[in-house]
Amino acid sequence: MAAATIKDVAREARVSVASVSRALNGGGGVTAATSARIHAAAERLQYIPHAAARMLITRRTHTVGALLPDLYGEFFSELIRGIDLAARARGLHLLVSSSHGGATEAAAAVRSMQGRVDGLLILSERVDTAFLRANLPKALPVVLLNSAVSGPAFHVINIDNHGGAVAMVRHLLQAGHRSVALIAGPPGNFDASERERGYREAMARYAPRAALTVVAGDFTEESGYRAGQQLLARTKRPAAVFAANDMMAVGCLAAFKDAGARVPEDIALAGFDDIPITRYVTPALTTVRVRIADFGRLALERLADVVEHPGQETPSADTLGFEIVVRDTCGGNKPEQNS
Amino acid sequence: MAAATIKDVAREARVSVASVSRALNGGGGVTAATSARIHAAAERLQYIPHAAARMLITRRTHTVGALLPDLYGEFFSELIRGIDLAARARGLHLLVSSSHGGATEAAAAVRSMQGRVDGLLILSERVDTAFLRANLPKALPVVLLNSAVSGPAFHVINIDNHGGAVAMVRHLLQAGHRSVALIAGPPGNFDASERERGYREAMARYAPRAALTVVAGDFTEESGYRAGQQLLARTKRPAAVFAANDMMAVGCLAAFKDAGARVPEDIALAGFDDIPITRYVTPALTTVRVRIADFGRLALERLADVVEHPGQETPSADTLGFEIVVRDTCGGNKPEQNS
DNA sequence: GGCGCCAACGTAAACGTTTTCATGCGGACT
DNA sequence: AGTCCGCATGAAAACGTTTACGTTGGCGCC
Repeated sequence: MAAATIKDVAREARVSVASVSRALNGGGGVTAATSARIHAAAERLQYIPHAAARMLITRRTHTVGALLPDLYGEFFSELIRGIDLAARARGLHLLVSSSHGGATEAAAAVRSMQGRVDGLLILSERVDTAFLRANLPKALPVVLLNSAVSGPAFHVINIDNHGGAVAMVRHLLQAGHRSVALIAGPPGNFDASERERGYREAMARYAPRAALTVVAGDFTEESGYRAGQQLLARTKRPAAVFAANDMMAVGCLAAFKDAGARVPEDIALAGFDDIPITRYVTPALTTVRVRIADFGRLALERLADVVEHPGQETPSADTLGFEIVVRDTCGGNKPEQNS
Repeated sequence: MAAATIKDVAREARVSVASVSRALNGGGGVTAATSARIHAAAERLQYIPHAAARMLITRRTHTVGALLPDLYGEFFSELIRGIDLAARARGLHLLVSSSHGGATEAAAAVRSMQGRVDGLLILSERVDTAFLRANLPKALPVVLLNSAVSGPAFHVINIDNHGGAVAMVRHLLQAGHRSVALIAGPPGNFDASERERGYREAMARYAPRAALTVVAGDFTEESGYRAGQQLLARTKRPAAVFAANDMMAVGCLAAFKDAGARVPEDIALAGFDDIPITRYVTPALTTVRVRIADFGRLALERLADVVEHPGQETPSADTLGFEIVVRDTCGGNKPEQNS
């Protein structure tokens, strides 16, 4: 016995399919009596409208797609959680697709989502304006997450990498540390370069005479460890270290411990992201928190708005707030807030 | 200019729509020459088949759904990653839906996925056989993850909670600890009860004369902290503590530290899950690892098989392997392996 | 040279909806 | 009492694809 169709319901309720559709969807144009009869029949037959047929005629899928570079780690877990929560609240389905290394792969993913989604959330290093223009049907609403493409062409929502970095460096300086070194992220990475820009700007503004120290890193724990060793080996040790993300800060902390340097007495340390681990290392890591779930939620809501009112909204660039969360690795005790 | 349809391609290539369909999908029944002409035309028009229309006629969505209770934490991050990887490898899309507290909510989720997916991955405390029979169209392939429903009615894949617990308790005993206490998980939770069953069985088998000590917990860090305090307050302290999950072990470790008890010298400790944090607490936590990404991958592959060959496979119950990962909280040094 | 067969291709039905348009009917207003 | 309007309802088209079936043409074989 195959699933019941709208025709079955119509027959059962002794009306036409049109009336069934009206009674179940629109609401208008049907007597209360017939509507009740139709609902009863639908209930009896366990009728569930065929999604594909509806999509075909309606041109709406009630689904949004999320294109992500990878799903590794707490960041994406939280991001998806936020997106999913918001989608659920709006009655939207969520189609996820990850692991888009190259541009070709991403292009294939976009193509394969064609017609299955009403809009797209894209978080990827690789996509730029040219790519989007080439691969996106221009009718498809898109919101870019944490993307370097700024122009007025697309909706963008970014984490406040720059602001967070400025605030953290300022916090370290105000805590009394004369010099602050940076462990940078991978070259070419948007988050990394924005955080480095924030570091440089804050140093120039709040400690114009201090030397700039930047050692390389790639966001991994190992690179943080190596960076920590390098920093200790220098003749002029910095008073504080700002790692461009928490994983590197954790690695750096291990290097300091192994070398017998006390944190924060001998050298202060701070990270970026506020991943859960930061609370459990000893001493607990000072870092800048971004509410990732909110990030996802915001992105989905913006996308949903664009889907509802196509072309009305002028592309906007939002930036998500952050907080400096002071724990035990930074020495000072001046909490700071920003949102 | 709307998206190109198959008719546009047919006109462009001066053939019928049927030939276009054959050339692009099946392969058979078309001359090489015409096929080339069709492909060229499709390329020129940037033709992408309308997914919904295809679903409607084909009755295949090339999409699987994943019903999850929540998306919080590293566990689900990894699970989704594994599922997504396998889905991508099979050319399937992934529709996720989380936050299903109650049964009604889960039922609604199942209904709303109706017709959008070829099969369903379900991980939920609340669903039992009765629920599934009531809410699932019996044609829809389903694979249950970590579920208590055993019967021969559904495909099930479980983590080896029982085996892992047995192995860990045995490991603690073999490391020389006379007594092992358990910090239990929330009552009614499947994982929790299986792990407790493993604890009791291992104690009965390997330390039949030792007293059983079970204190309550609910998988949260706080409950682990409280349990740790309770255990220290006892007149007869256990030599080792097995927490039913890592978060509780971490909380318990904090309680021991705060009370001045040395780990593992004064009291040994072990967890379950191998979440990333376990590597970063001091001392690093001994635990039992389950490869969650593999878990997801396996589940999806089984589901894909069922989708391909409907009704052929007899419902199977698989169990995923585990490893004891020995770190610094358990005192002994006898690694053990099992898969 | 006629017959039949096979491959290539076209025609049209079908999938399950939504929606536009037509139809009929009752009641209110002139 | 006749006309008109509005409202509930039904018939049918449309969405874009796949596929069963029919048609054509060419070629081999007798």
